[in-house]
Amino acid sequence: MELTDRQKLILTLIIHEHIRTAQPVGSRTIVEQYDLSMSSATVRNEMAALTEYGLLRQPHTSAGRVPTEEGYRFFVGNLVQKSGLPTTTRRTIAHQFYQSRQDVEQWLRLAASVLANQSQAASLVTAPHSEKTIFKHLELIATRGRQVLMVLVLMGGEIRQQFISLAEPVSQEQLSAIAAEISTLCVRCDADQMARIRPQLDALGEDILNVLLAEMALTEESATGEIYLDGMTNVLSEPEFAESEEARQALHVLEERSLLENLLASTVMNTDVGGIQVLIGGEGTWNELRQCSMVLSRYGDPNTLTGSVGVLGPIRMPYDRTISTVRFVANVLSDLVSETLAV
Amino acid sequence: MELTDRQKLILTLIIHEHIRTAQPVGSRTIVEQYDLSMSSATVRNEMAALTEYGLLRQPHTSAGRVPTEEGYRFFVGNLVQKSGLPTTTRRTIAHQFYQSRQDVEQWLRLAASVLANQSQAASLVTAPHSEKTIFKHLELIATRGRQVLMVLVLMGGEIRQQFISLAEPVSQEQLSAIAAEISTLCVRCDADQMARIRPQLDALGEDILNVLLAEMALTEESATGEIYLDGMTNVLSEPEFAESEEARQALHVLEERSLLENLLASTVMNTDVGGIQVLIGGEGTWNELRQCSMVLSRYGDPNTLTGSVGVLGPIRMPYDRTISTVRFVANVLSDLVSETLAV
DNA sequence: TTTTAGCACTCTCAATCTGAGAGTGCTAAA
DNA sequence: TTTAGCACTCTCAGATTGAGAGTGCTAAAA
Repeated sequence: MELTDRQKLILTLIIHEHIRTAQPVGSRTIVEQYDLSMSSATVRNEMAALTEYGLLRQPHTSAGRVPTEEGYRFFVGNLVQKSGLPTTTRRTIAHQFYQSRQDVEQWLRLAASVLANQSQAASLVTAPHSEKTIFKHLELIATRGRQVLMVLVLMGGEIRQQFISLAEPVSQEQLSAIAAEISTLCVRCDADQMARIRPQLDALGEDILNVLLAEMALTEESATGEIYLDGMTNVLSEPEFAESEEARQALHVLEERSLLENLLASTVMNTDVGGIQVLIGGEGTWNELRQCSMVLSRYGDPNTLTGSVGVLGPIRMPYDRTISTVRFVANVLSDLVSETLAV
Repeated sequence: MELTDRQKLILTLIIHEHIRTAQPVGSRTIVEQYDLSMSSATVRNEMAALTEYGLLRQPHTSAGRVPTEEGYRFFVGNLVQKSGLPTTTRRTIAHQFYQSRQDVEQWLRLAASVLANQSQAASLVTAPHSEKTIFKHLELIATRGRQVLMVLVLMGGEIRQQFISLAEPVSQEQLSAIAAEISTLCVRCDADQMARIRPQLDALGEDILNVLLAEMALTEESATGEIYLDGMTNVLSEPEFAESEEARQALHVLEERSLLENLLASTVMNTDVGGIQVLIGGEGTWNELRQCSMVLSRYGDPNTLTGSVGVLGPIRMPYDRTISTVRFVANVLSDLVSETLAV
């Protein structure tokens, strides 16, 4: 399938017009709308060809054309020009990060918010997460009776906390001593290396080490860090989701963490950092996403800490702009990670 | 307005039937459905009276009756019997908490999930938060160059983290020393008391103290802890939200944190721990909630740590069951807080 | 060979009309 | 005080219609 330049032009115009109006696009409309120097009949002939190729489709005999998923895919793959975001927009976004609090959580929240607002769709951001969890620091804090709060800091700034119920009460001094001991023994160790210090610990220390290792294993198991969502309600404004049943399916993917983690694990996680992945209409695999598209990217430091950012919206999505936005936000986050978190 | 027992019965039946079917309820329907020993004409007379009182309303002349918001309010205030959850349900829920990880975040997430599933509505849970922030422990961790990760543990297990950019690089040993010094000097201090140790610190220590105090002030300012949401998509299944525009308004309240915090601050936060607050149709105050109701409660330890739990659903909500569920979950969380977090 | 004007044809959509059905309020009798 | 009976009202689903939009095809023009 080799398209002529004119066919590419017409496909592009139809997609633009359809994104703008959410309506089927007729031959006359685009001739008038875009001042084409050809007649509507010519356009009709080209449209017939594009329909033949499976890039357009007619909802019914006497309606205009609508891009098929294949049509969008061709558009994203071949016709989208990598425009980049307007400078003013970049400035606005950068400024927001600049004056936000110096706190990973805030950054991620902000990233989600920026994505949602810029793309008027639902957005998701996962916290930076490393495939291999490396110990950095342990803190034990006596709370009530035999309850101890364990705070575990991992390389890359991930913090995990958990309660431990001890067999008998232990003083804060004693706890601090153990925490300090484990902390110095294990700096920059992974779970396997840490397991080897067991002989050097007393009974209490061993109990704590066990919980610690379990927690690290759990962290390592999960494919992504914490997930931040925003702009779910934006999706509800789109005409294709006027029937809320359609919207329910789409948003369910974001709400059901396990589903979302699977999705991310098998898509973005295979992409290079900085690369963009576009899923159109679920790509035949993700049934819940039949009505929507996602634009995803990976940010961070390829070998150590990475996370995902992305946007979920209707298939009829302004891909060029959305892709630019996702790419830009991913870059901003990459910079922040390498400035503050990198090992 | 004093209702006869028969009027109360009929109001109750109409509400039950309407909750079940989401349709206006006719006089014949409830006579047949509930085997009433009176004729439909009698019921009609009573319905006319209840309509007069403003507890019922007719969508149009020849339709059945629908409860008004006032009707629901009367029902919730006077007719709901405090049934409590079935024992098996209680067991199931308790079991889920029992076998979850020992981690506040997990508990809260689970609480939100349980609420959402049990009530088939959207749920929200805020992390326990105290009006007065009390220092417990400080940790400083060197990351990259002049960047330092500050981890602040507050009484009650709240953890705040933030990056600090120092003027010049400082070794981990030095950082640990300062952290230990501040930690021992300030245990159980509030921000005011902490400010007084400033003279005992060197320049670096002062810088850190400043960030620390700013962070504590910020925490104290915010009315609630972290917010966990779940079941947003449940709301989309309800027939009153079939038009997604209606749903958008409702869910927007949950998504827009500042809105939600305001709402919580001016409702549940004035309730006693263990008390239940029911907002029906926005109560004239909350415009965005005109189409929905919320059932809210407060959990925790009244004098120190409290958080909110609640459910958002359509006005046509099974209040008795929802109230029981919210109350039960609030109690479970209160127990967990007092067992592990209380001061 | 390619493009275009012209035209018959198809299909949707909004507007209008219709009758069935559900539910009411009123009245008069039980 | 309750109830049977009945006229009346209003909605809702289905059928019908005409206008409008858009197409595909054909034959003429470039």
